[in-house]
Amino acid sequence: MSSVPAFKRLPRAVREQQMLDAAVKVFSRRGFHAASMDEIAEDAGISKPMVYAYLGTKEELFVACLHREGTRMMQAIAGAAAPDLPADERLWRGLRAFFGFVGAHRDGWAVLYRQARGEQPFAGELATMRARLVEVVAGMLDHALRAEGREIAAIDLEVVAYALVGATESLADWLADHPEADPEKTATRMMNVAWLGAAQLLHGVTWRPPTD
Amino acid sequence: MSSVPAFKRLPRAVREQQMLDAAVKVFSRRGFHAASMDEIAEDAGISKPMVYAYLGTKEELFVACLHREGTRMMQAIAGAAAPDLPADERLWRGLRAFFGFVGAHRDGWAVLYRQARGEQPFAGELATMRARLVEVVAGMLDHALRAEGREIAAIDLEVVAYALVGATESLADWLADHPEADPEKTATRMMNVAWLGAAQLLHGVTWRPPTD
DNA sequence: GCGTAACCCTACGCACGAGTAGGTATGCTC
DNA sequence: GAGCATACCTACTCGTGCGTAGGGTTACGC
Repeated sequence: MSSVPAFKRLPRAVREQQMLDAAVKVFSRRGFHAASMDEIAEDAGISKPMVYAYLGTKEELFVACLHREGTRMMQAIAGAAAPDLPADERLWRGLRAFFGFVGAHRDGWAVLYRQARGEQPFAGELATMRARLVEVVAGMLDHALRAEGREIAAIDLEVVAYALVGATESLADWLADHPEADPEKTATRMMNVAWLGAAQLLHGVTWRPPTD
Repeated sequence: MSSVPAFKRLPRAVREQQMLDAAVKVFSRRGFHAASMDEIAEDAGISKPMVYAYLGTKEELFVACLHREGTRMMQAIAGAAAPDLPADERLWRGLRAFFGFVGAHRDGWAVLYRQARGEQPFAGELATMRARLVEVVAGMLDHALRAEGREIAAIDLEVVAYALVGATESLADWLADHPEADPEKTATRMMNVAWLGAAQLLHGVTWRPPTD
């Protein structure tokens, strides 16, 4: 009379994803330290030792979250912005993909952006990912410049790229807190600021997405 | 034979500032949770119960740090950007004051920006301060628009302001990690991005600070 | 020169949460 | 259907760090 167990046994790969889902959710709500392994385990519908068996210590679990969400995001962006398009087109597609991702994975974004920044052991990890993004944007700008036969100091380029990435992240943060907001529209607004600048906007010049 | 005490007794106001200095330092290095009251007390050259007597619990202490650093920053900006100047001039002065502040108070900035964002109880507090900044920038843009007899949706204005603030914060973060960088120069770069936009920069248009 | 208030300490209680020990059940293979 | 690997659990240990009890010492008013 094997009373049907409340919940089934599941293969490791599935349980790991459930655990990561739960971890991302709890980490994003509570922050790394305030999140407890007990809560994560409970939220995943499993007991704590299983989490340790599969994903390791709390730090390792957090890093696993970071990697999964980071990789997902990078893939979303890279898949959208083909390298042989003109700069504005690439920027636009990258932005749209990025805001789309954040809109669909608000928790994941919160873990990456809000939590990992402050905590010592992970800040570096995150900074690396961010640096890759900055590099891409800087490369894009540089490419566009060379096409016009012009040039600019590498440091300036990097700083400009940094500012663009920062502005984008900031709007993404805004988006994460405004569930009713439209990612597409937010991307358009970002494009206006980044591409045209405040002065142009004040003079009535606006950028509109290409009708694709 | 009262052996001269190792360190003098000091009035409350002085000790409180020393404690806040230590707290900002430790919080910025370790993060809220990882920072221990013992370390803060030791760093302030005082014993733990004194910290509790003067500044209250750990949370209250953190809020006190937030308030002090936030107020200092707001004053630095407000003091620089007179409300009756043209928009670009105001923006420039505000940016310069802001980057100057961050350059001089890197720890304080780290507490505000990197730590307070993620931790639940403080995120709101910080968001309020940030909202005030966004409001100021949005108001500035709106003012400039009306002067030209034009208008724009309030939401769009706010989002643009948000992006500008975000880009600025992001560069400030970059500045905090690059001790050799010049705040003034960073402000100029930010001005270029925000005011002219990427497209203009790519076409060789640049903005230069007024020779005051 | 004595009371009293402010300053300051050592040493602890106690809760919370990371990580583990040790064992049970289930399904898959041959 | 015996053997074995894998999934899963309850129930602990133990360190860490917040917050405090209880008491000592210096300065200042009167």
